[in-house]
Amino acid sequence: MAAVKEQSTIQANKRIAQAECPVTYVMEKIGGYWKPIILYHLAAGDKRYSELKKAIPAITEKMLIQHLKQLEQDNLVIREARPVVPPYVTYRLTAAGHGLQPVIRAMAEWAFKDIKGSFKEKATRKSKAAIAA
Amino acid sequence: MAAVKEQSTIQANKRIAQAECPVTYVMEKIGGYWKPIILYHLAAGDKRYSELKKAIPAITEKMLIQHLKQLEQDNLVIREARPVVPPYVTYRLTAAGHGLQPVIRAMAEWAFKDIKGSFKEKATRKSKAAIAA
DNA sequence: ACAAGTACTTACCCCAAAGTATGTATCATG
DNA sequence: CATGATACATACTTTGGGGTAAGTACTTGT
Repeated sequence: MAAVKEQSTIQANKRIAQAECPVTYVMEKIGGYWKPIILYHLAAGDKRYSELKKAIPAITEKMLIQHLKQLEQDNLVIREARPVVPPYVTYRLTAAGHGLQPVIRAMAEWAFKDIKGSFKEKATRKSKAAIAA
Repeated sequence: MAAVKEQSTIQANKRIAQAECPVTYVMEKIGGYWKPIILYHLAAGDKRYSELKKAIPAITEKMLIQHLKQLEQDNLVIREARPVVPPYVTYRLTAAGHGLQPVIRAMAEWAFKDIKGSFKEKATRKSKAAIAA
């Protein structure tokens, strides 16, 4: 503790959290809003920049390219540009990117269970459940 | 596409992402810096507020309580307060909270592999496995 | 009477992520 | 020669998560 407050405590805390918490480490890499979505679409197969844009209409170009760059830096996707007349750029997952699939799947399973309410009133055996809405 | 810009596009995008992406759904619940860490500590057993504080020295009280409240609202932890002289409040995981452990574990495994560099140039060499949810 | 401990609450600030908008390079086509 | 398509880049603004600091309510110990 003490947290001397030199500057940018938030960044310092990030390092700490990342160092001691593998979950935070993962979050740093796929924690953006769009990252998992991009990953999801790329998991289904290689895609061009414009294909991703079409697949995720709500994302802005800035966000798309920004996250793609980050994913590339984090070694999760590979960018392949062909020096042709109209640019032709393809993105695909790396081994690390594919390695995230069990994580994604575990998340998805939990999410579906939680949405279905499979966890509600099960196993807690003695829950007053004071949900204040 | 048009994105009429009525108000707070970021929140609107969140809903969209959450609705179509289970991963984002999970992120919304355990995506804070401290959430996974708190969850991790609670996974090891029930803890009092002060015990959590001691277990995670770098966290501020505001963040701790704030995240605990959110986790409670999201039905991941249960708060039990005993109306005794010095307050005695215990936090423990719900069934849903415990249900996250496979997710956490999958993340941790990936993180360790990634940190070790197991994905670098190794390639899973035979990963078709395109899960389409 | 006052400090100390527990479990919070609240007001205020800062920064980085997310969003908006516009510009760039290249060539093909009308 | 202006428009459209592709794949970006970049300046600027907003928003909300996270951080700092201080206060509250209650009681026990000295």
